[in-house]
Amino acid sequence: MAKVKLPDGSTLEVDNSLTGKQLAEQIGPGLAKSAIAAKINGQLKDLSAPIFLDGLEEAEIQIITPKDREGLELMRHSCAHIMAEAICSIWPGTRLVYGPTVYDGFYYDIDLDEPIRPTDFEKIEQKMAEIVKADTPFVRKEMSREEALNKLKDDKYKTDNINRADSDSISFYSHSDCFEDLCRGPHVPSTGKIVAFKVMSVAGAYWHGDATQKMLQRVYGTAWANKKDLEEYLNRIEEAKKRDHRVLGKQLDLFSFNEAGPGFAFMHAKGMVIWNAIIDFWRSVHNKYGYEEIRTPIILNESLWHKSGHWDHYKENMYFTTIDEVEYAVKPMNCPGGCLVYNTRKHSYREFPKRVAELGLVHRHEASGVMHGLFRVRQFTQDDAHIFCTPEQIEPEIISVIELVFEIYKAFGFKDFHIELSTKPENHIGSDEIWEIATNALKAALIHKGIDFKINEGDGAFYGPKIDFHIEDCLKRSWQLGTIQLDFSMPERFGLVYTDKDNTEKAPVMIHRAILGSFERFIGILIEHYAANFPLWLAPEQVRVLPISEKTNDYAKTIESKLKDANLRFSCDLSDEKINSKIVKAYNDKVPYMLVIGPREAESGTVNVRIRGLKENQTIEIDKFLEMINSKIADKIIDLAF
RNA sequence: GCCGAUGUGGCUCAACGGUAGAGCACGGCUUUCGUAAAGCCGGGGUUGUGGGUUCAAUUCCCACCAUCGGCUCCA
Repeated sequence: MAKVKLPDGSTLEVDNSLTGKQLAEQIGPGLAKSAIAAKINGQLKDLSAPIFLDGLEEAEIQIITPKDREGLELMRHSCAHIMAEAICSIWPGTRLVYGPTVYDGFYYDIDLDEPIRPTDFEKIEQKMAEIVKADTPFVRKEMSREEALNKLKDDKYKTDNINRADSDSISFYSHSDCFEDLCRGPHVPSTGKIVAFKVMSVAGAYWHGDATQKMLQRVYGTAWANKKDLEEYLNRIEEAKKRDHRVLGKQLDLFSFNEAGPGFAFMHAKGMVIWNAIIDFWRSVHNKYGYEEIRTPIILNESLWHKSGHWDHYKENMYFTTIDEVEYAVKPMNCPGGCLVYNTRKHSYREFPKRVAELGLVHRHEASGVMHGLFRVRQFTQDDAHIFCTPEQIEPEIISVIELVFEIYKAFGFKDFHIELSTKPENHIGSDEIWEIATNALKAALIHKGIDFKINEGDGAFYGPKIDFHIEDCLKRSWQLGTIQLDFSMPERFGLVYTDKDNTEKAPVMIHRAILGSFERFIGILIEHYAANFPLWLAPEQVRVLPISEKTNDYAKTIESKLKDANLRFSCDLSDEKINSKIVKAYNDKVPYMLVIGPREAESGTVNVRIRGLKENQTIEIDKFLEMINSKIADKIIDLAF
C-alpha cells in the first residue's frame, strides 16, 4: 500500500499500482468524468500513468480538470494535435514542425507549400469534430533518443525537435491509427475531452523565428473548457475590436492615416486637444522636477551621425536627404542634437544635475509590415530628456526619474506596471568595462528603491543599458512606455566636458530618458485603455448642451457663455432633431457630460446632467455644475459622478 | 522586409463578365418635440493604381501601392 496526499490536505491509503485515473474514480465519479491529467509531486502526467514510480510510496497529487489553468493549457495542446491530424488528413503533404500553446489558445507551425486559407477553416474544424467525436485515446510511447532519431531521420523538423529535447527518453503520442506526433506531453485521456474549439487564423512564421529560415504557415486555434467559455472568448475579441484605437480614432475624428505618408499620422483637431492636454500636464510636472526644455532641428548633417555612432549602428532605420549637394540625415533620436546644445558653452559641476527635456520629433524607417495604427509609426514625438551629471549623481537621478515616471503614469490612471532591465546587445559601442559599470548603476538604483525587475539579456540600446517601464491596460495587455538609458559613450564621442571642483575637465554622464515614450503610441494606448471614454481633463469635448427644442435655444446661449467663461471644451446641439437623437449623438461621441435643457431648466437656472456611463440624470444649478466640473479637471479625477 | 488576406460614395457593407445598391453621414424642406435614432426629398462612386485577357472587366489574370492578421524588429 502507498499514500497519496490531496490538495485539501487529506491523505488516502491506496494501492501502489494506482494510476491517476483510478485515483480520480476513487475520489468520485464527477471528478473522474472531468479529470484530464494528474499533477504528481508537482509534475503534470497523463491520467493513465502510474502514480508511484521507482518504488516510491508517497505522493502529493492533484487531479487536473479543464477548470485549472494548467488543465486548460493541456487541453489546448491536445487540441493542437487534433488540428494537426485534421490538417494532415486534408493536405497529406503537410510536414509538422511545432505546436505549442499560447495565451488564449495554441498554434501549429506547418510546412506546406499550398497556402491554407480562412475559407479552409470550416473544413479543418469539421475534420477536427470527427476526430473528437471518435473519442479515441491519446497513447504515449517512449523510446531512446537514438531510436527516435532513427525513426524520424527523414524529417528535419522533428529531428531538430529531438535534438533540442532535454530528456534522453523521447515520447510520442498517437490518438488514432493514422496520426502520431513527437511530443513531451502530457495529454488529455482521449480526443472526446475537447469540447469547444475554433480555428482562428493563419499567418506566416519563420522557422525558429529566424528571418533567414523558411517561412512556415502558422495556424492559430483556440480551445476552452466548454462552449460557453469559447463564446465568451469570442465576444471578448469582439469587444477588443471595438476598443481598437484605429477604429475609434476614425469614428471620433481624432487622427487619420493616408497613403500619401504610410506610418505618418495626421492628428485632427480633437486628437490635438488630447495631445495638448497631455503636454500641458507633462510640462508642469517637468517644471516641478527641475527640467529645462529645448528643441533641436529635425534634419542635421550626416557627419554628425557618423560621430554619434548612428551611422554604424542605426543606419537601416534612418532617412537621408541631400541639401545643396550636402548629405543630411533626418533624426531618429534627439541625443546628438542635445549634445550640440550642451557644447555651446562651458559647464560647471555646480550646474549638475542638468536636466534638459525635449519633445523631439523623430523619424525611423520601420519595415512596411510592422506599422500598426499609432502604436507603430515612422514619425513620432518622444518626450525625451537628457540628464548630464557626475558619476555620484547617477543613482539619485535615476531614482528621481523613477519617481517622476510613477507620478505621471498615476495621473493617467495606470496603476499596474513592471520594469525590465536590458543589458549589452551584440551591436554596441563602448568597452565591456563601461557597460558593466553602467548596468550595475541601473541595477543598484532599482535595488535601493526596492523595485522588482526582470532582466532582458542583450536588449539594451547600442550606446548603453536601459530600464524599461511597461504598463498594463484594462485588458491586461502590456505596453512599453518609458525608458531610462545610461550612456558613457555619447559624451565621449561629442567631447562633452564640465569643470569639476578640482578645476579639471571631465566627461559628464548622460542619462537618456523618456516617460510616455511616443506621444502617438501613448495616445493610442489611452484610446484603447479608456475605450475613448477619456477622463474629463483629457476629453476633446467635455460638455455638450442639448436644448429640448428651439424654444430653449436662447437659454442654451447663456449656458454656452458660462461654459466658455469657465474655460471648458463644449459644443451645443442646435439641430432640429428630437432630444433622443441628440442624446444618442452625444453618447456616440463619448462626451462626459450632457446638459439637457428645456423650459423647466431655463426657468430655474439649472441644467439636467446626463453623466457618461450612468443611466440616471440629475438637475443641478449651472454654477454648481461648473464648480464641480472644474475641480474634477484640476484634480484629474477620473470618476465623472457627483 | 517575409507569408497570407483585403481594397466598391465621407463611414459600414451589398452586388455582378454586360459600366453599381443599401444604411449611416451630408444638403434642403416639414416637424419644435422632455431623456438612447421623427418624416419626405436630394446630391455624391471612371469600384486602390497601372497593365493584360475579352466584343465587353468593377468582376478573371499579372505587377505595384496601401491596409489587416501574423513572423522578424520596435517607442
